Formats: sequence, C-alpha cells, structure tokens
Amino acid sequence: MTSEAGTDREAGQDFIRDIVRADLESGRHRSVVTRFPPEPNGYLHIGHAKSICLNFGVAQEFGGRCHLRFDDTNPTREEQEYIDAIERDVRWLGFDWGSHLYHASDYFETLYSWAEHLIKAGKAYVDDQTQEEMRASRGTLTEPGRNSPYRDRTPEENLDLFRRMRAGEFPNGARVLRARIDMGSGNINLRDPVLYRILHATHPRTGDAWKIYPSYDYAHGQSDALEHITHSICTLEFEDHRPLYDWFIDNLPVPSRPRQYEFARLNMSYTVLSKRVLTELVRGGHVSGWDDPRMPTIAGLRRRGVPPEAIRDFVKRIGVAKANSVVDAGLFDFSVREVLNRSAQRRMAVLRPLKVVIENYPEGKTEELEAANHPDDPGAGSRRILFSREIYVERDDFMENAPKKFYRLSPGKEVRLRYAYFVTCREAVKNAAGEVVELRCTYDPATRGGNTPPDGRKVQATLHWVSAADSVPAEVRLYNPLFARPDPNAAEFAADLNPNSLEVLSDARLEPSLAASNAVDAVQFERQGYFCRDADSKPGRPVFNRTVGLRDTWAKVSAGGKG
RNA sequence: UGGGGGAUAGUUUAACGGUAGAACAGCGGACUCUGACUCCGCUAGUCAUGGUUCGAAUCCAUGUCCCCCAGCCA
Repeated sequence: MTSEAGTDREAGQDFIRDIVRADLESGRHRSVVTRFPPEPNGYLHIGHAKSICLNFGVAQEFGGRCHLRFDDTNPTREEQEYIDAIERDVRWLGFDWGSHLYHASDYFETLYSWAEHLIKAGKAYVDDQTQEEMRASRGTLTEPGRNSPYRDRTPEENLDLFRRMRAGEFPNGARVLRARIDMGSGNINLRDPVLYRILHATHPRTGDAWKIYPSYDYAHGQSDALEHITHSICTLEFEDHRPLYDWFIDNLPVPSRPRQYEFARLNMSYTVLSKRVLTELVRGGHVSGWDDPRMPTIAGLRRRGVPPEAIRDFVKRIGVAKANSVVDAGLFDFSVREVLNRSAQRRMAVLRPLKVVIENYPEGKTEELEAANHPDDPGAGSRRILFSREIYVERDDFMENAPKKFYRLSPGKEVRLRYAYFVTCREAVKNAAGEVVELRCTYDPATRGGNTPPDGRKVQATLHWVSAADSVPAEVRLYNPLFARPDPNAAEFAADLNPNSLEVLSDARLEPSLAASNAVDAVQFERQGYFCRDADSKPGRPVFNRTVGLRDTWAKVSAGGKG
C-alpha cells in the first residue's frame, strides 16, 4: 500500500470526518453512506475532484459506501456525453461506486407521489402566477414576501391541476407546484419554493415520459433518503437550503433521515472553476475542447499527463473546512511533481535545439552509451543512447557573455554532457545577423560515460543533449495558466485570458527511445520538466505535452538579476 | 432594515480550556552526472477590544471585515 505522499493525517482530521466518526461511535449510524451527485451538464473539474475524494474517501475510510448519482432534474441542460464523461472521470480518479449508480430520474415516480402526498396534506399548491409575479411577490432580502392569490386552493383542486400538469395539458411556465411554507421567512428558500415546473423537454433517460420535472430542492434530499444516504455532503452555498431539506424530510414518508453538511468549494489561483465559464471557453473556441490540456477539467488534466494519484494527493493536502479560500496553484504543481518524480522515467530531449560540433571527435563515428532510466530507481533499468560528432543542446544552455553564476556553456567553459563526455566550448559560430547558430567544442576522451576524470577536475553543470543524426523531430507543447491574473474575474473571463497559455515548440528533438508510440507515457525530460505523449501524435511525429515544469533555481537567480 | 455562514504564518490547514503544530511558498546550508530530487536549518500566525479563568485560538460580550441567498438552475 503506497501512502499518498507526505500527508498521512489520521482519518478524522477534518470536521466532516469528525462528524462521521462521532455518528458511528454513538451508534447514530451503523455504517456511513455518502454520494457524489453531479448534474450532467458539463465536464468534471478539479473542484469536483475535491468533492469526489471527500465523499468516496470518507466512505472508504469508514468502511461504508459511496453512490454515484446523477442529479438529472433539468433536461434542458443535460446531455448523454456529459454522463459518459463523468463516469469515465470518476473511475479514472480511482473510485468505484460498485452497483450503486443512480439517477434522480430513477425516483421521478416516487417523487411525484410524494408531491401528491404534500398536496393532500395541504402543504403544497399549484400556483398560476407568472414568473414575474412570483418574483415580485417573493419579497426581497430585507422585506417579506406576499402570499400568492392561489395559495389557498383546496387539495382537490390542486390535485386536479397537478395531475393535468403531469398530463401535459399546460405549456411551459403556465403553472408550478409550490410548497406551502412561509412567505414571511427570513430564509428565502422557505418562501414557498417551487417543487415542480412544466418542461416539455426530452430527458436523456426518461425521454418524453414527463412534462413536469422536480426542482433540485425537492429532488435532492428525497433521493438521499431513498438511497439511505447518511451524510449528504455539499458545498457552502447550500447552507441555507438545509432548513428546506429538513422540511421535506419531516413532511414526507421517507425511508431514512439523511443530514446535509456543507464545506467550502475549491478555488485556485489563475484558475476559473465556473462551469459556465468552462462551457464558454469550449463553445467560444478559446480552447480545443473539454480535454484541452490547459483546462482544469479532469479530462484536461489527464490529457496533460497528470496522474490521478497526484490529484488525490493534492485534495488531501488542501483539507476540508468551511472558510472560503483560494489555494495556490503551485501546491497542485507540487503534488504532480511529487508523484511524477517517483514514477516518470528520465529521457533526454532538446526543446530548442542549438547544434554543437565536436571538432576532435572522429567524423562518421557513432558510439553507444548507457543511460539510467531513473537514477533513484535501479529497477527502472537503463537504455542505450547514441553519441556522435554533431549533437544538439538546449539553446538556453549557452550564453556568449555569461554572468558569473551561469554554470553552463560559454566560450572556454567545460561542462558535462550527461552520460557522455566533458566538452569545452571553443567558439560560437554566428550568422549574418549575428545570431549564434552553432557551437564548436572539443571533448575529452578520458571522460567517457561522463564520469569525473582521474585528475579529479569537476564541472559545474551537466547538460542534456541528443545526437543530431540519431534524434527524432517532435512537437512539444508548453502550457501556462489560461488566465493572466491570479484571481480572474469570472464575469469578464475573456479579458483575463492569457495570450501565452500555449507555446508550441515545433523543432524539438527527442532521443530515439521516445519515437515508438508505445513508449512510456509519463517521462521527465532531464532538466525540462515532466511530459506526456499527446493524442495528436502521429507515427514518426510525436507530440508531447508538458505536464509540469521542474523547479528552476537558475531561472529564479537570473530573473532576480543576481547572476 | 432580513436570513445563513466564516475569520489561525504569504497560502492551505491542525490544535475542541492546558507548550499554537504541519504542508506549500520563501530564505540559508549539505549532497548531486538533472541549478532537479533528497537531507538539514531558518523566517513567519490566532481580525479587534473588553470580560470569565490559575490558564483562552478555544467560553462570553461588543465591534470590524469577508462570503452566500431575492431561478420555474444545481
């Protein structure tokens, strides 16, 4: 059992787990049952991952179970594509609902009969007011509402009207069924909330069977009760729906009494987790799709090469509380590196090539050298790499006028080529425009394999490289935050988009071991970060996504001008 | 002039009347065939003001600031 990186907090370290543990210990519940209840109107994102890990995690830790339930009460927004994507993403995250896959729509008939129960008890009525009239009579945040003129209809009349609503006799919006609670309540959710609305729409599961659909408030708690959910965990904005949730449970012949608990949803810097905005990013063509590697969706993260374990580790690190907060995106990167550093094999790849000619290396000669696949894990084995007179190094690894702290190549400076030889830069060849286009170097045959020579002389830098003739061309895509500001304004997201969120490097060169399409999918390009093969790869033309960069202290030094 | 929540290092969290602890970030050092990783050390916090108490982040009072709610969305 591999523990997930560093944070082995005891189960029960957040308030939700405290509640569950207490309920189990007191005998209030014999076992815990939770649920993850997405509406299939979009793809899941990292914010949902928090809820998924919480619900499934609590169930796992306390020996209970967690249901996957689609909250499909609004057919005008929901699609089968989303249902499929959600199931795939939850599974990919590593969770299993077993046989407990449910839909709010599974309960439409029961919910309907319970609505008649409320009507018969005088606790629900059909309202003919227009939407505008209802809004006007609901009052405001500070003023109470007024009773609807239809509020005192008899149960018989209400029943007749409600049945005709179901039968499809009325157009959309003509009437609604409302609970009869208290138009004067300070809690607006208690001012006679809508239970059913008329919607002539085709539902992904029930088709055209229904002309009326239950609201979230009416469906959710009753679905929980029907599934014997013990702890219904949702986000903070539902806090003041709880009295209504309880009202239904108190007034309906439900088979169990679930309770709702709320926690703060995830916010992350440089990230928008609004489903509305994510949908607009896709529809507006700002990204290539829901699985664009820049998207905070589970599908996007997967395509970017983020392992599910890293997402779970991240969620564990951020904790669960009721205070609104914004998590630094760097913490997510840390979790990704943490996992990938252990699992990703190392390879050499030059992203922005600069040709190097080794003048004293025989022309036409090629030799094989051995490179470890993972220096910290001998079990990962090794591979052969080819060395020759002409190689590529990273353009950034040469500076003509290097500051003191720059350890890499510059005229007269000796460095190590990883797994190969020590080389010394003799000359930089420039084109007419004065740009460096080639380096002339010499190598020391005594340093074969890259080992420190017998005279004990050391170099300050070890560079990655590929053989010019024996490397394969590739495209590498670097991703930066989609938003330019740490705290983008979801309302005006378009203005906050980062124009440099995608950098395409089309001249990259990879070592040949990466050419095969079945090569490792998570790989660290030495000194460049972690990458994964993209679905856009074609035979002979691999495409790699950068999952996350490495920490780069040189970048920090040079940016700070301390070089 | 309503109702519901929340405030602990830069960030996210723990401590549930008894030494304010961790992780990330930052800084410094060791190590290094990745300026990575790893290891070691350092910096840094209870929203405010009163009160109760031997003792308060925790209990009480007052205040301040932040978030959510007026969909036939969820």
